Amino acid sequence: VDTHLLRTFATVAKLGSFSAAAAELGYTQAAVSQQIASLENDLKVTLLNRRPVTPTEAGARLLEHAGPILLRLDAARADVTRMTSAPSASLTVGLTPLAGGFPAVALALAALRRQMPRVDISVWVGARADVAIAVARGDADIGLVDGLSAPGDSLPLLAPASAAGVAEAEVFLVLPAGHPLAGRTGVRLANVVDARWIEAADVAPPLSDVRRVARTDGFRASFLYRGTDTLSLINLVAAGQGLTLLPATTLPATMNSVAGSELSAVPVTEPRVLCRVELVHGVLRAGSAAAVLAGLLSPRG
Amino acid sequence: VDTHLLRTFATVAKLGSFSAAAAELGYTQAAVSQQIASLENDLKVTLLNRRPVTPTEAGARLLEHAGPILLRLDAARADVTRMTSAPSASLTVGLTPLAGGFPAVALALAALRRQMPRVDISVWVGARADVAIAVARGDADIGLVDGLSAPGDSLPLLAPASAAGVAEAEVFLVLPAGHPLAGRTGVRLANVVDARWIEAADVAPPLSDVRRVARTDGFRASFLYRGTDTLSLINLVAAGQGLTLLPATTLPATMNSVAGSELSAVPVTEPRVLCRVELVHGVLRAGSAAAVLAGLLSPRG
DNA sequence: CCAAGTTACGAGTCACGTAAGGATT
DNA sequence: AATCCTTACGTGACTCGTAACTTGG
Repeated sequence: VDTHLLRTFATVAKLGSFSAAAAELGYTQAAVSQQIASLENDLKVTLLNRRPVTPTEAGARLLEHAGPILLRLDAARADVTRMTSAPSASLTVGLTPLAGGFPAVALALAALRRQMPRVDISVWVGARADVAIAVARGDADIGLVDGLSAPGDSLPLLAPASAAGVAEAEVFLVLPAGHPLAGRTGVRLANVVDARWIEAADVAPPLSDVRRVARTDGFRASFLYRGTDTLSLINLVAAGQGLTLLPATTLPATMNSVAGSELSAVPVTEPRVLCRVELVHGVLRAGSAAAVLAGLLSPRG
Repeated sequence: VDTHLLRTFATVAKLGSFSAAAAELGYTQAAVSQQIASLENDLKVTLLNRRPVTPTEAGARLLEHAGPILLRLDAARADVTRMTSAPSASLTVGLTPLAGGFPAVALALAALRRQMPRVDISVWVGARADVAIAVARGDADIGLVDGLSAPGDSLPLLAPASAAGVAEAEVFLVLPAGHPLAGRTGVRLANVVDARWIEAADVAPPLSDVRRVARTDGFRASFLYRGTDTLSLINLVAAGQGLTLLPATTLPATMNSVAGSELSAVPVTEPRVLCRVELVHGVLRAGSAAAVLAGLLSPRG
């Protein structure tokens, strides 16, 4: 199993077309055809149905491995390269939408600016997995990812990269002002298992995480929101499309941005759940901007 | 980065010799030299110090990726192959030492023997990671791995394979009969953080797991035991070399095997900790012996 | 009949083995 | 001097592109 055969296979499967994959990879489509044939010949299985191009059962299975393998391959190259390349000059930080709202994060970035004024800092906001992948591949030097967890627990690893806890915040249930629970001083997750939930996996904690933390099968989505804009999400809540969970750190900014007082937030008291921010990074070269930022973010920094 | 370059690199690093790696892989040593040169040239880094052959800093970093990548590559091949190859005929089960002591496991194996008498069952006992790797690579059809966890928590994944909880048992602190805590009706982990501990990572739960569950930095090893024999371990405890943790399921067998009543076991009451057994498997073909065994082991089976 | 994948074939490249050349102990 | 890695070079295999062929909608 050769890597570039895997890469072409993954591309063909993604695009559903030999010719399109050939165009994307800079081959002729004959070459792609030969590569797939060679792979199928090696494994003695048909991986793709042709016309239309669709993964077979075996092909689907292989695809589940192909992504992680290719990612890790890129990560390996990035990791090794980072050890020799220039120490700094610029810094790219990957952020999840909620992570940016944590004071610790904002303060660390400000402190870094003060401490290394000549470094070009650029920040890029994306979904959890995308940030983790970007860091692993070396597209970002450092990432700050938020996620739901029990107190003290670390987040499940999303990509081949190291991670360390950086900050934690209480979690609030966000609901329209008119909701029966609005104004309460606390809410137990068990009481809202069957509410209408908005699945906004790229912004708020994904409902699967909520289920994991609450140990139930509830929290089913009745509304799907794709995108990484927090404000749009809370507008949906205000409009009564459903509920969501947000950390205390993002509430002030969002609550004031909604016309009137149409929103209410109630702390989740049971089980004890926190929104945790973790620093994810590859190799940190001593003295590099990434290392300095990591130092500023570390528990004692 | 081509896979067989990685494989060669990993082999050279493992053996500390170009010629030895060449012998193992069936190349001439000139070829190995060229491959390493090509890899170093591609990454623009020196990966190995020669004479003696030792990974450089960058090489060590690459090595951390090489293992998982090659494993996953094998896993992909095994996974795809398993979908087409013959459904059964024989079954290889990987077991960790403690997992075999669980009644649920023994009963399921017996039931399988009854249900599919013509299948050749072979069992292989090894350390946690080795079992997980064997399953991932297809060397074993199914694995049963034990590990420490909080109630309901699943074990951290050791290899690219699926896992499902199968059984749980109370955890006991095992100590010599003369120990001050002997005969107590329960013990809190916090009270034995600084005891002399035996690190027997291939048999008993590794101390790192204990630290994770207890959330402390204690539980440092004062004695290292390598090997997968439970009896030797408890003999060490009886001889006063240190303490260890074992699930209730393995206690009867071990306690009776020690001359006199030189051993004592006290249940761990706080925090609540369980020894959990998980089934790890790749693809399960319907009707295969592996699938039947998995069914027998499943919570409702 | 057209779009899209496969097969045939030739050319260039690349990787391996043989063999000679250093370097280090 | 012996061991072990590196370099040089020739050959064989492999992979890609061009182009003709086939198949399905």
